[in-house]
Amino acid sequence: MDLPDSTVVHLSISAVERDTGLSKDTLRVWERRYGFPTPLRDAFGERIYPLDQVDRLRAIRRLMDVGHRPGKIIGLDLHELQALSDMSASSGANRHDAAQDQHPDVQFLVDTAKSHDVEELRRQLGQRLLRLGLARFVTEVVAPLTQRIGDAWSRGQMEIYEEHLYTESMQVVLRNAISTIPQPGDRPRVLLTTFPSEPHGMGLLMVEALLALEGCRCVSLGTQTPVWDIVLAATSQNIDIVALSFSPVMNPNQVLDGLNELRAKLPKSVEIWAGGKCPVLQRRPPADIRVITELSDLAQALADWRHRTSRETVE
Amino acid sequence: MDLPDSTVVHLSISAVERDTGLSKDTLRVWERRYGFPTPLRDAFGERIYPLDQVDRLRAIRRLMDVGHRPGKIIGLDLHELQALSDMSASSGANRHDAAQDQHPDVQFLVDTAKSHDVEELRRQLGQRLLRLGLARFVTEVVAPLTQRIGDAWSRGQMEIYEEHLYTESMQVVLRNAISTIPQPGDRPRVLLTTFPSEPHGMGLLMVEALLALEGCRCVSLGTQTPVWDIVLAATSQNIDIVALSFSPVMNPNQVLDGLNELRAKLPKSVEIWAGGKCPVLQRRPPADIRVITELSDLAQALADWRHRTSRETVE
DNA sequence: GTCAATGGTTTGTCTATGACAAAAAGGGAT
DNA sequence: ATCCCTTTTTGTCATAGACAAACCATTGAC
Repeated sequence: MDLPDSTVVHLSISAVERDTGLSKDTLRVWERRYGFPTPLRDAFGERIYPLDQVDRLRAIRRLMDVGHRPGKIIGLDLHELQALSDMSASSGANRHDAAQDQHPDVQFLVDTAKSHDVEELRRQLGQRLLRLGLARFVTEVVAPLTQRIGDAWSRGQMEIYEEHLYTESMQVVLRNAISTIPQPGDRPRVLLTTFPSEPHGMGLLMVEALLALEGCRCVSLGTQTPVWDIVLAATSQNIDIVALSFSPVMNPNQVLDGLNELRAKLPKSVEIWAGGKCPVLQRRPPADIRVITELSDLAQALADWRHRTSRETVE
Repeated sequence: MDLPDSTVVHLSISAVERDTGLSKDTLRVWERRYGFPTPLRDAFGERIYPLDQVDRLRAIRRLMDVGHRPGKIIGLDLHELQALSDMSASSGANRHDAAQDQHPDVQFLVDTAKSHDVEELRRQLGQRLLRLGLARFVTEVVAPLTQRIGDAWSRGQMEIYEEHLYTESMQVVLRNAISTIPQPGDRPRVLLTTFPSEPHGMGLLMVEALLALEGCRCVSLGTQTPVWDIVLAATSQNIDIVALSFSPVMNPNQVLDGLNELRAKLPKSVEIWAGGKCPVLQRRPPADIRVITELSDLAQALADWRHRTSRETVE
């Protein structure tokens, strides 16, 4: 690589905030408390951060997303951080590995994604979609693959842009497939979205695909809808079920608070389904909310709903 | 409405930052200098902003985007701000109004979006797409409509969830249309994305549609890619042009800093095109970056690029 | 052994005020 | 009008102290 630099080997505090997601306040207070980072100062006394420190900050940020605390890891150098990344990935993720054994093909797709050949990736995905059908494609390819990609990213084995490329390709394939599903049934009407701090929309697409196949009427709001707007939307759209997706990076308290607030504000007749690989959902699932850990449970949840509803209608 | 509130008639400073786009520093310094806003304090001495002050702040922010200065307008009440807004709308932004006059149909579509009938909205959009063709659909319907929706939202005439419903519907229509474009040409290879603080992806889709129609090879990273990853992606994807989209809500300094940083890190051979209705781009366009204010300029920019490139190849 | 309550640390965000560069406006002179 | 210079305006950065909420570990009850 002969990327031209030497002009921009330092970043301002706002640039670091943008690139690491750590607020200016946090950056300053870490410096005060932990002695890291240690930015240089420019002619006006303002902080300028060398690139290697920014890399370290990014690695720390990634580990925090997986549950580590800054005080414990802020002293480690880049190499040690990497090692820690690998450890926490291999120890915690034994469940995923099982799923991967069933479909070693997933590794091949990860490699394809890392090859940067978007055309080829899209072709491979389309091929599997045709071979397996949409339902199996979602449960057996999209879900494990997305999980693996997320893992690889949190281990620092994958750049953000590679993950973006993958996400974009997969979205195209999925949305295309969804739009070919024939006119869906009438009920239940399902509202799909995520909370404001959850930017990942892939889970929503997977769920939308599976539910649409089962004859649900899906209304997606995309990602990051404020709780209050979820309530408004559910009311105006005459929704039966609000389905929310959570990724592991979401702050546990935001998850629980949001769910409780939503439950309080929604009419009792509207169900809330919470899905995704978010640890807190499994450890302390809130009452009156259906937690769906695995995509394979979705069909069952739907069958339950239909059974319950038909019975209520009869009575 | 008997919605339970009285708990949430005030917002914290970070909520106001999120909702108005004014940084915490700015909010505090305005209070100190101009005596507005005048937030109350909670039990812990922290600022809590009444909703009407937030509305006023939003209106002020809007006027600043059109060129007004805070010191001059910060004393006005909501009514006066509205009036000023209408004035500058009729005098300054004649361009948009002209576009709307050509297609009063846009108002009809806004109403359809507000009717919450997603099916109908999608049908109406699809119909116009077929009638006009993709290129005209994008420039004459999608662009003005999206602008109008954004306007309506920032004036408080539209709920967030209504905007989400619209965005989702339009995305489906656009992505579908894009995927029907026959295998595109080879060059230029265009990378599409936004900066981390810019979550709106509609502009990218519009540009992707138009460029793909012109035979460009588009590679979209979706929204919110860190600057450094844009550089990595551009290199690995052998990109000719990096196209970025900016909405009016983006912080002017983040726009300029990000663009300059990107320009410094990208090879000279890679062009940067910056588009979107972001005021700062028109007032202080950075050097070495092509600013594309109107979608209609896109074809010209592309023609220029092709001309320039073919000449360079000949030499 | 599991579960809930308690107390001590950690950590992010808020407060306050001062400083200063860059942008915009104002005021001649050409 | 256009250019240059001064003055005002305005956003962002700096410092340092405070504190609630989140987290961890230990205790006590069943």
